Amino acid sequence: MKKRVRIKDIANRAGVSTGTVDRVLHNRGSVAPEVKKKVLQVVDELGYERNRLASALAYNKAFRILALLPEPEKDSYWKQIHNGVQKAAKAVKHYGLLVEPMYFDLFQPQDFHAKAQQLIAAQPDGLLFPPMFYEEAKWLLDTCQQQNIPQVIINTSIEGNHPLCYIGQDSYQSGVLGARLLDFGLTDGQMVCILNLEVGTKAAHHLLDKEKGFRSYFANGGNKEVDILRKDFEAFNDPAKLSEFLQNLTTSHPRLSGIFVTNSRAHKVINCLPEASAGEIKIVGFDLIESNLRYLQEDKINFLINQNPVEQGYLGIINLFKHLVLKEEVERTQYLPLDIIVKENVEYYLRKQLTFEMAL
Amino acid sequence: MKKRVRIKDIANRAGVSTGTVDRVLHNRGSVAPEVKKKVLQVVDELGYERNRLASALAYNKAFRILALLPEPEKDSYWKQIHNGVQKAAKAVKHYGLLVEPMYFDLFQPQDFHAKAQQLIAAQPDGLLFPPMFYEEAKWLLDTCQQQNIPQVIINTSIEGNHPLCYIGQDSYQSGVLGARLLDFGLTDGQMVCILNLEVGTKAAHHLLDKEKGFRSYFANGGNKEVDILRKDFEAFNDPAKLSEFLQNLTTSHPRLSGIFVTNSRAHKVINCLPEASAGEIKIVGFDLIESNLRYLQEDKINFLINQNPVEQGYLGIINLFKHLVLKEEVERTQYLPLDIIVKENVEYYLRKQLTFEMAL
DNA sequence: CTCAAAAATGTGTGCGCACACGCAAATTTT
DNA sequence: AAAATTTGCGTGTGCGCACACATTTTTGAG
Repeated sequence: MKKRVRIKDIANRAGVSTGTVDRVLHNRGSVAPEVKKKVLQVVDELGYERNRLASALAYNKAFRILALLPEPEKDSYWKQIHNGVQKAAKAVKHYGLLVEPMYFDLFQPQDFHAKAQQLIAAQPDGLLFPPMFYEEAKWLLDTCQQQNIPQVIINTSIEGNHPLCYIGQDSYQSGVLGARLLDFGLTDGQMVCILNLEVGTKAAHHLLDKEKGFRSYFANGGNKEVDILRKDFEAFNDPAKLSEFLQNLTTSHPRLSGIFVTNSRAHKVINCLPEASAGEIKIVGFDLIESNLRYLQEDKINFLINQNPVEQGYLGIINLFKHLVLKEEVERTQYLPLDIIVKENVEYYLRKQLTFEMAL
Repeated sequence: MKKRVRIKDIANRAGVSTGTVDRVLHNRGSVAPEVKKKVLQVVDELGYERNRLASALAYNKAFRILALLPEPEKDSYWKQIHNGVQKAAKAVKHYGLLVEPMYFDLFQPQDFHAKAQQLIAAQPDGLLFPPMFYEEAKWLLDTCQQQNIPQVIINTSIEGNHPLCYIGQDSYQSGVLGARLLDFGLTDGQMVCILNLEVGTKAAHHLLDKEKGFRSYFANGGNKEVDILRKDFEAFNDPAKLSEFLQNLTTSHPRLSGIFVTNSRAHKVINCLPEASAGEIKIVGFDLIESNLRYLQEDKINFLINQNPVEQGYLGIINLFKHLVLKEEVERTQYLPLDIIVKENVEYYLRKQLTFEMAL
């Protein structure tokens, strides 16, 4: 049972005072070079590790973190990210991190900008947000950089800036994965469809990345000779139109036996799929939202790919915590695991979304 | 921005001293009933939450946890659990948890018993171990219970005892999952084989549970009409014999198109599978060991099911931490997530595992 | 060589809590 | 009724560290 090494022990051994050791450890200067060297040597010798408890306690400064997120009530995906943020906030509360969420309208760049200005005015010690709108996000990032406010960006990456870290989904790879899963259930000569149920697909970078990934799987030696079709459909909220669309799709492509729904709207496809095709066409979709889960249980959706959004929010805050409080280096880019969900293992992942571990 | 409530604040508001508040909070007695009531009321009123940092710091007592594990160098599975234990140990070190591993010989019950006795003699504050041998484990559990030492058991459950919690794998459900995965890649009328590559399969409870789960999937309306075959083979370390066995299997069952290898030895099957069958027979196996990973990359293994052993060790320690330091309630039974691994998402899971060793 | 400014180092306080100790009032014992 | 307990409560100290401030030593200009 080795007792732990304290600053005091180092001071004794190095023949200096604790104040000097402290200055060395924090690189605060005002220490003679040879003394510094000596202290560092002793630190190394005794294998000193700062007691984070005492450190955080003594530091006694509350960092204020602002999290700028889309309104959670209006979107279940962002609701989950919000949950993760709250969860992390609770876990780090006692370590002097105060997390305050702010909300913007998911569809209003100018609202994002307005909130961003408020946020800067509030002078937080750290910032978490998804750079949804390019111009507005850029402005926010630049301003933060000028003012030396560490930023963690989530969900969407943005070029040419250097936030503290990025935590997000790997869209390309999730496309590859989707292809792999469908492929396993197909036989030679069949056809699959990449289906984008989105308004303005052209602008949605992540959907395009998923398509790229999906195609690359088959291009680089998928197991089967399979034709790939891509369809965009915007009126997905109108069941009649969607049904008509799917009817057309299946009749004009009788060999169609797999659909890769590139976002969380797989349940809408199931709703409107012609009777004849049900069961014949394999479905791979995204996200553990309730309507998808129901169809997963009913064996109508075959696979759901999940990149735990709760974890995304959670990790975002934890990274700020590590940076600000623990003063640790953090990884610049962190992709979330690509979880493959079927009926038989969904329960574990749902539980994970609720009870998250505090792991420091 | 509410500042946090301290014991001092409660003392002020209740018109008593901090010492009294402390006695109330810790139920240490020596407090007049009406005073206690008043204090509790104020605690509630102000929404006091103990500052865990300061609490742990002031508590200043190191709990000693002993973890009795199979020797990690001799088995990559236990090595990973060991890693998880070490990782958790590091995380909770500063909170006054000292974790010391002890090792026993995986195949020697008497060694387990000897170590168990040493361990009891050492009077630890908490205990983590897999109850590998029934009699010996029972003795250890009973003794701990007498001495009020909290125990966390991992990997294997044991009847009729009440440890603090059990953390382990859900064998039955992993069998169901294996069936689901194979099923997706099959067509009607094909045949699948449950393959136990183990010495003394009859005694291996977890293998039998996997079989039960596997069969139950097809019994309860799997998608296809599929025949199920079960084979046990013990000489899996002799490539010639295994090849012969597989050759026989495939020729006598030409419709065989899927093998569910119930443990981590899927790679051995791949090694010895007849040329003609390669690619025709889908393989689902277990565990992210190196030799399996190679074949996963080469598309020879289709799916690996993983129940992260690192997490098992990690959670074991974390639960003791929660119980001893945070004084929180912990869940009695905790199953690990069933992760589905393919080439396209393996990387994320490997990163979680920190290190992996050469396979058996 | 002198003296003030700058650099280097030491000392002291407090973060929030747990717990030992000590003192007074209430209660029991003789 | 005095002595011996017991009960209820307040005070003080220390956990390991960060940081402000006090003190000593060094430096450099005149």
